[in-house]
Amino acid sequence: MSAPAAPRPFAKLKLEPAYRKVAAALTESITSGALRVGERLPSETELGLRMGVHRSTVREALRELESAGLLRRERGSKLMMVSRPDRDTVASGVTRALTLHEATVAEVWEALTVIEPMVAEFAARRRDPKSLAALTAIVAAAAPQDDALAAAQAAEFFRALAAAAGNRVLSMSHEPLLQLMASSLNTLMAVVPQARSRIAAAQRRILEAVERGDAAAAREWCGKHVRDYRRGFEVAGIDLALPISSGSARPSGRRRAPTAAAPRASRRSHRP
Amino acid sequence: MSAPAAPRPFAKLKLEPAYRKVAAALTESITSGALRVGERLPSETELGLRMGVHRSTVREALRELESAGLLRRERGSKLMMVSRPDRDTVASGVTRALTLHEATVAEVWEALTVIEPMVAEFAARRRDPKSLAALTAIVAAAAPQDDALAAAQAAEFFRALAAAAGNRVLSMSHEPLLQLMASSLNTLMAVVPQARSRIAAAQRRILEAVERGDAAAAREWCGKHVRDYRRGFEVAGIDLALPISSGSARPSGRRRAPTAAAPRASRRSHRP
DNA sequence: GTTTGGAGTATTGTCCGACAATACTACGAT
DNA sequence: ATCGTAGTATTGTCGGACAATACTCCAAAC
Repeated sequence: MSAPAAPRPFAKLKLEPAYRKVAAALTESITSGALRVGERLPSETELGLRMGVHRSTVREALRELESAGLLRRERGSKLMMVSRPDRDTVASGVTRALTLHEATVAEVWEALTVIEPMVAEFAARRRDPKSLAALTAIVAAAAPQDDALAAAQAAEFFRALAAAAGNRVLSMSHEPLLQLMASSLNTLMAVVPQARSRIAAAQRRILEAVERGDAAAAREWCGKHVRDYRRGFEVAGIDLALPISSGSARPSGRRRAPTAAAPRASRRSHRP
Repeated sequence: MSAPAAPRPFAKLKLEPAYRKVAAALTESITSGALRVGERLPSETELGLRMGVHRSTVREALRELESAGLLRRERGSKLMMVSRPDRDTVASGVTRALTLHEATVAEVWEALTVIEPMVAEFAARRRDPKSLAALTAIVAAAAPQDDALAAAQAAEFFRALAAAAGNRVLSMSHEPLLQLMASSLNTLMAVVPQARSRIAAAQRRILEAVERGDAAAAREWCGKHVRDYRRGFEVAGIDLALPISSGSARPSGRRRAPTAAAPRASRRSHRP
């Protein structure tokens, strides 16, 4: 279309391919607010027409934005619509990156010790009825039989805590940690049965502190709680220096460990 | 290719398009380690041949992985190569998400108060010659004239601190915060000239504490430092409840503010 | 022997066009 | 006003084409 024509004397060197330019332009339109969230994108053909490229090229750009979570399609619709990347999309990207960088269990755990206690403190300070109710519900949902579900519940607790703390940045930041911790937690609970009740107890204590608005207590209990994880890992024989296996971080809970007690840390397994 | 043929009695309902399946398969191959980082991908045509889809379809999938940072092309090469998403790629995704969710200055600042002091503490505890040297170099590079550069230097300091702390999870987690803080910091320094020297002084104190391995002091000074930012924002008239403008978060330092003293907070500007 | 220079091939970027499946729309029948 | 249906628009996928450029490898030059 339009200009495949004359390669003029000193043709401008094309530094980046068209699909990237299209993607950049669309991204810019979204982040700058020219395209508002919820708005529907024109059809691929029309986009191509307007931007002077072929539909296939537009398509490649769309895939890029789609995977970044900037575009989405509402259930059973054809046209794309502008969206903001949701927490899970973003977090799973971070999770993948950390996994590929072979972040260790120790590093993740340490980050949790940094963040979670403060999250609890803020939650205690800013609690409101609604998020308190959510928290209570989660704590009440006593750890189920399935290890994977129990691990998911533990993550859910922290998630709700962050929601109660009312800081979306913290919420977003600690989400990958929760995803990463899930699998380790999974094997932990398989090996250390008493972990379940300890976790439940800790959750109850934290919840109480948050309920009565005792920030210091919430922070302390949460700190203990997270530190207790470490002991759990040691008891379970999970080597803290080993990279985290991001195995089934997704809370969809599809597959589970074949034999309940078979830990599958990535390289060397645990020591006796 | 192959089977466009008979729509058999109970045709399987196709829940997701082929390009997504291809992307998923490739992603899985990478995260599972079947494709190792650094390895080169076969050509698009070959991929299409092997997976039974057309090249265009492969292409769309590739764009997806590429934007996730799982594939990259080394300078001036044609074949794609498997890579792990680097810090900036991942972080800028998070940054965009937080911006679109209109995270407030207060939220970002608060997250910094949570993370940075502990980062300083770990840095003091685990300092090693190399990262100490890096830190020293950054602190020595006294805040330059340009506000944007000064803001970048401040971020760089925290980055180096996290490197010294030797925790890549924390490093990754706080990166978006640094990117987000940069623009606010930019306007802060334009309005509050003395901020520059305060920041420099704080950096020196923190560095000292880290150098002599005084974890508690490092944490305290860093805490003060971050808290001092808040006062700076207030003095500069930056409304903490306003969403952060992720303006030019990129440290590439291309464009700068047209008039040095013109803050461009997204909606209402600052109050007198 | 090592470097230089091509000739030839492989691969990407971009385009064109096609077609089935399906969401959307408008209109007419009930 | 509701419903069904025919027609249109749009996406997903394919086939193929072609220019630009990276890669390969061999032969010529130093």
